Amino acid sequence: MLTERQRSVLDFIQREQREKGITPSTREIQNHFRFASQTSVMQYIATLERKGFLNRHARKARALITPAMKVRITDIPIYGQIPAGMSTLTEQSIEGHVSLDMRSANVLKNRGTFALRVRGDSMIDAHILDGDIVILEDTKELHNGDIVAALIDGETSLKRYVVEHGRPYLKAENPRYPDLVPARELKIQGVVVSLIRKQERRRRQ
Amino acid sequence: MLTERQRSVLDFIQREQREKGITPSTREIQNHFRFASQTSVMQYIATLERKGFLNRHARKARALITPAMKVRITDIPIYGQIPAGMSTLTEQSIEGHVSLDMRSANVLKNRGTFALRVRGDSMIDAHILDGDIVILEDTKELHNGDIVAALIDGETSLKRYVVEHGRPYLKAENPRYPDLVPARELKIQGVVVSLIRKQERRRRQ
DNA sequence: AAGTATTATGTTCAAAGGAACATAATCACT
DNA sequence: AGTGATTATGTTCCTTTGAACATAATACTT
Repeated sequence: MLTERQRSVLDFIQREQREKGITPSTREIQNHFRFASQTSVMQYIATLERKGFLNRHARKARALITPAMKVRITDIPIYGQIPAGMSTLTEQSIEGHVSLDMRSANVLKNRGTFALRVRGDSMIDAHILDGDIVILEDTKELHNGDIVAALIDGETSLKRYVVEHGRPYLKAENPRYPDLVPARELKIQGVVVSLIRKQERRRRQ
Repeated sequence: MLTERQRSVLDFIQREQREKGITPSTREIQNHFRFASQTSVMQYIATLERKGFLNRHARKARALITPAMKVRITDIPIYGQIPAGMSTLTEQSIEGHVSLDMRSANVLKNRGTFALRVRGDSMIDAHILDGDIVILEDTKELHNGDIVAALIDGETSLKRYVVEHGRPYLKAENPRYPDLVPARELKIQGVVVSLIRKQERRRRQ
């Protein structure tokens, strides 16, 4: 699809975007490849655009857009512990951020998405482990079987939301943990939509 | 830290970066806020830079860098099936991409990182499920207990790499699957460093 | 009332940067 | 030998864009 030279120009553009944060100008590309003429760059850009590897805003400076930038990345805050209330998602309690594309994060909207670091093994039978990052959405729609973050005794806890005989309760996915049956005044903070795990690797053994 | 007006300027810059793919020029910012003078924008930018909310390349066009862009996002290709050989990671077999920040992805380098969609439940006891995306690194260092993608009978398969009595073998994390004992000529394609799961949610019940 | 940060205007300048045109060498393929 | 795509040069033009300077109205604090 692309010639070797065309590929290297595209690579350079993307590398600069990643490393410097800005798109190179045509003259910067020219200098990097030691072209005697800037027109060479214009031709490469035109070709890359024609072949669909590049988009651009005509007549604007540094306005090349590569597919890598097109994916909508969302920035999800990770909370150590969500303070009671949930309306007060203060910046203070943010432990970090995950940035990933919306499709992989399984989120649709930008608002009301947050993440928690899982503590303990109460959801181990749902294959959610201690240390996992779960991404949650603050949604109204709650379905039977959803895994939710709920506020119980002032602490945020991950449980499965189950409706049986018309009555909802919160179920831990570990036989060693009790269910929370009369789930009155449920403070559901969010529904788990996806999960990120850093795989442990033992060094030397 | 920031005044309301300063915040809204920063928000506008970041929103444009996300939605259009390019940083707005000072005059574009000016028009958006209906400033009669472009100098107002220059003052906001200077303030935002002084307060550390913005970086910029002086005297370059559209060269504002916001913290949101600073996180190193890596673009990881997802392969449906890795073709035998591994040296031929052709674009054809790419099923999609995951984009996430390198820290969350648990990767250090940019090269030799790829992802696979997990098929089957042979790793269920390691809490890796059918449909999960596993991110792998093509590394030389292989430790006892690592979960690896290996080429077995022309198919890529996820197994745990175990060394017992000095002999390595590949172990499935599901009693219903056999271990692959005499692991001679092991074609290890990569080591699992992280995992992304889209949580299933049943609609209506 | 004085001092200072913030927000705003009006104007001018020079550099940065995209675009176009004519021309030509090289290579692959027929 | 002829055709076309790719790669390359040299030059010119003009818009875009960042930067600077002088000035001033608010707003907040002391």
